[in-house]
Amino acid sequence: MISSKDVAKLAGVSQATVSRVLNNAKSVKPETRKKVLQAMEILRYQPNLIARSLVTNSTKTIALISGTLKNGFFVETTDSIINLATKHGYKTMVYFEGEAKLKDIVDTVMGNKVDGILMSSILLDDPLFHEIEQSGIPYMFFNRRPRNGGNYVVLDNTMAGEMITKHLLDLGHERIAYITGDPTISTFLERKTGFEKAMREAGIEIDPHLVFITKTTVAEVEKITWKLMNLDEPPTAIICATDTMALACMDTIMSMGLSIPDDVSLVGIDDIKISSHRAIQLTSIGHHKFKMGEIAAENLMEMIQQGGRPKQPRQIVLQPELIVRKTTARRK
Amino acid sequence: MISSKDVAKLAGVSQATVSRVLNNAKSVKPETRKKVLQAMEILRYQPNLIARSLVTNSTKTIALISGTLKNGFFVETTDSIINLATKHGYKTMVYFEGEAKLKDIVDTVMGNKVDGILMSSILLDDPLFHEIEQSGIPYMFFNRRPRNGGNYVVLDNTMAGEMITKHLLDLGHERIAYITGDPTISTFLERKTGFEKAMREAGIEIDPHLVFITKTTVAEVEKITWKLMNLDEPPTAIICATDTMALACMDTIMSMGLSIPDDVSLVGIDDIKISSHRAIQLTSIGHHKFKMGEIAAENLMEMIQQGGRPKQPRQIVLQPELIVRKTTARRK
DNA sequence: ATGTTTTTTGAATACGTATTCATTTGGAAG
DNA sequence: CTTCCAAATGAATACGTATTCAAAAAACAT
Repeated sequence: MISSKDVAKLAGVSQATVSRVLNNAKSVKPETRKKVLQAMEILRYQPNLIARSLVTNSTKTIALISGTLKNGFFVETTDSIINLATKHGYKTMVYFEGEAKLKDIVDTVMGNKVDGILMSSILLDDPLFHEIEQSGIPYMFFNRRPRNGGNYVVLDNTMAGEMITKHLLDLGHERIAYITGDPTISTFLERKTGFEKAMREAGIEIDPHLVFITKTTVAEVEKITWKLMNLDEPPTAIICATDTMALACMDTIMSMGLSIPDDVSLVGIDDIKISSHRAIQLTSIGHHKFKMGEIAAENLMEMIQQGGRPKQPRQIVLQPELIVRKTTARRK
Repeated sequence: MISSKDVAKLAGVSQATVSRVLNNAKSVKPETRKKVLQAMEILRYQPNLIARSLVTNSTKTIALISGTLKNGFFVETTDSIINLATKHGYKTMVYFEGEAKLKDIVDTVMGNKVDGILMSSILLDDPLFHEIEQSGIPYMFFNRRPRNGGNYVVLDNTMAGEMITKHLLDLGHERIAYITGDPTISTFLERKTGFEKAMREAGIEIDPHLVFITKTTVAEVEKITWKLMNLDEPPTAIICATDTMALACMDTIMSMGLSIPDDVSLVGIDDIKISSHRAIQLTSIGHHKFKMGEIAAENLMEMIQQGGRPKQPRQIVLQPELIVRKTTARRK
């Protein structure tokens, strides 16, 4: 490998000078700068960023630890985040939860001295939160958040759950099914809380046989949907905690020969891209003005540029918005 | 930051010994190993992977330079690749084309001494190909390929274009529109070649007014679709070069109040996940047995483990498969 | 006890860069 | 032609680790 030393030798200067032209230091004679640049050209010199990082203690890298791309929501955030990081001149080290223990991922990421961390994969009461907090590395959680404190950007998920439920109640539904993921995740817990609140306020008892806590995979949602629609008294409406789950649910319902919303109303939360497709038209809850991924990334960039953590934690809560499409109808 | 020197001091040994326990060297007395481990524990020592990389000349990192996640195809490959890399203990540095010049990205990636490169973003005649080839870093292209040589995994795109066209011809269509992206990309060029071949063999003249070369954005596809369906004599079938484009096309057609396949047949290529959804049911071309992302990543891992480039280039061509769903029908 | 091998450890060095500090160069002022 | 100052450069060092080589310690045989 060609090093700055090689360049120095060829240009007849010291390695220090090569380093100087590399960093556009002012005090280098135009003449020698030219010599050095020529030598670089000739040797096709590429500075070793690893070595640079070691001495500057900055890697120009952020870590993204995200939920799976099987969930369309994370597709959109991943896309925004990486593009924004690239635009700012940062590299992005990406992990999706599932393949490795989260603790190991976080440790690796820290060992790599990233300049910042963007993370969705945090539980309500997660020991990792303290590890990250204590590390001193700038970070933002997005979509999910720890129970107390921390920097994050999330949807007002309780409100979201409440709004989507009220929409169904307004349409006259009472037998409403609810399919959700792991309640140790803030997103799922809060959305469900919103659902329960709306039902309680409407004075309607929740039928426990209509509430399912499950993995968010297509296979699981399929299974549950099938069970649900084969009940003696099936629900007249189904709420899925995410659009992605709702999509799987819709697929199953249609494959059973039933139609939406005639036989059953269906809603999700997140308002991912495909939900607005003319062939899907899923009623959902979104937050149309801002992209959550960009907000997370931009805030992280600010923190990094300001050289560390903010005095006050950044806690950004986006207001939900009901988007009524074609999968919900008045109860027959 | 805590370094191995600090650990050494606390444990009363030399830094070399700390390094030894870190790497599970055999020749270290159990007793001293324990001392060192305890010191690490107490100081919450995390090895600096940057420093390690500098000396070992291996970063345990691969770079993924991919097409945008707006294309569902790349969502699936990105997911597979990152998960597989993580499983193998590799970090993944991800870039999407668009935000920065590809040449700059490649240079950065090389400066970072990645152990391998996975890249979809390569043109048929791309100077970057030689740069990558000469760098000596193991790499695999996927989905697209350079014109001559290189390691890659692709679909047999010519065959794919041919098969999907024949399917429409078999259904009696003759006025077939074709919407495609940049033909300096092998994927688009080859699929179109396949289309032309099938038409020629069927003895049907291609109407140049029905062929559009365009950007692959939703907005562009929308515009073209709208033009197409407002023609005096609109096509009876449309081929989009990718499923993602077909999805945008479908959306537009439906929003014009037309129905698929009654008013017009529609097909794509790639067979992405959402295409099989009951509400979409897009006829497409896929390669069901293998996931392209995994193949690319697995081959790269092998190259890395074998310590470099293969003697023979790895050129893997997947056989396409027609998947008939509900967006194609016999011409009226 | 002595010599001999084997195991365990430490000192020194390398990796490629940025940076500090001292030295040299060149020019301006006298 | 000196003297002084600023500009330009080089030598040396640090970053945190792995590794080589030599030395010390331990184990073993005689």
